[in-house]
Amino acid sequence: MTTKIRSREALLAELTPVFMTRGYEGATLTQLARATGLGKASLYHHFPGGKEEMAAVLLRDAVASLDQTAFARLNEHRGPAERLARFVDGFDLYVDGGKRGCLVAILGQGSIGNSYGEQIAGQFRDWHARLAAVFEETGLKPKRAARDADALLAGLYGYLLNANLRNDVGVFTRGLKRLKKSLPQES
Amino acid sequence: MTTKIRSREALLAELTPVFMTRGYEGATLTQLARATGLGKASLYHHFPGGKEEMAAVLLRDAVASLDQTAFARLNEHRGPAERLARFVDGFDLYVDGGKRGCLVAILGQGSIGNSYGEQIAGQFRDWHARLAAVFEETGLKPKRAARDADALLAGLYGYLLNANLRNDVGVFTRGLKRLKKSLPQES
DNA sequence: GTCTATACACCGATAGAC
DNA sequence: GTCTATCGGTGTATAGAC
Repeated sequence: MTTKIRSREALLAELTPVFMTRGYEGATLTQLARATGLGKASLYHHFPGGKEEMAAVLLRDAVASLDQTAFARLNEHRGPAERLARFVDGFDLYVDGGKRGCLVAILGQGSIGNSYGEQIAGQFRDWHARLAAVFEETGLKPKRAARDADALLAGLYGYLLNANLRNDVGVFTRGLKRLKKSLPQES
Repeated sequence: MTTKIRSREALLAELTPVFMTRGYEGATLTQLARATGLGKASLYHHFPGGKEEMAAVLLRDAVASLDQTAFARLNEHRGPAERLARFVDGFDLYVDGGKRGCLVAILGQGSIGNSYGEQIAGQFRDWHARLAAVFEETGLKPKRAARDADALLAGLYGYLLNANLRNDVGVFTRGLKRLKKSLPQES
């Protein structure tokens, strides 16, 4: 029988931390293969496009996952303030309390980001627009809502980056708490 | 005569954009050599340690430059609020209005960041402490000052990252304006 | 100080047996 | 679907002439 031993999901889950920690250029096929327990040639069975395909698939998955885990909460049937707070919690969840990075941002910078740069930029612009829309729902004018959305996104990624650079997840944890306090409160 | 044609400074200035745009792993000796107009072998005359030494030197220089251009302004003979505002302007200067990245942050993430990770973390912790001290001078309690310093650093790097990801320097420009407005104002 | 030429390891990728 | 073996190319680094 030709049953596949490993599910594609498991494979992708094993590849993720390699790209996450070494970046696109830093990840080698040898490391990727070792992480999955497969030989290099076997990886090409699952990803005929090689390293670039793996990164591309992972990038799509990461976008979908971040969208699902965080941004989807902006559309829930709740008040806008509560949706914003839950969005922040979702982001916290996605990066595991600041212990993980954001693969979208990481791959968005390597040379893979040059190929998919416009798509990534478009995705972030879309996310920004959706955030801004919810801010507007809380009663803010469009311009102010857009700036608040900018500030929130910058805060999220800025705290995450600083936590990594300072090697202190507390920076992220405390930062998120502060961000949530700065959000429009439920009435 | 054995005069050196190129000054070390000029050399470093030419190497910088390569590491800036491709990261540590992405920068190759061929690109590095081409950027300087030298042969690969000649680069080894100036940097016997090869690529790793180049990155290490550049990292030190970038730290010194950022310190000089931005953080040094925290020690000027002015009121604390004015020093904070001038610090933000200095950061803006350092990253050229959001058009350049921060080499310290970029190299701090590649595999070079693993070797120098503790030094980089220490440097950022020091910068944070110096920022927090100035916030205290404006009358804030230590804890609040530390959190405000966190927020400022996160904002700076977060806006910079988002500007890159969204491919829109306006995000950075407008973000800085907002950050400055959020600072303690001169009395 | 800079060059050409080259060493040699490892990269991403493929062939083909099982 | 996985493997071993190997390809061609490129990466970092060095030797040695000028």
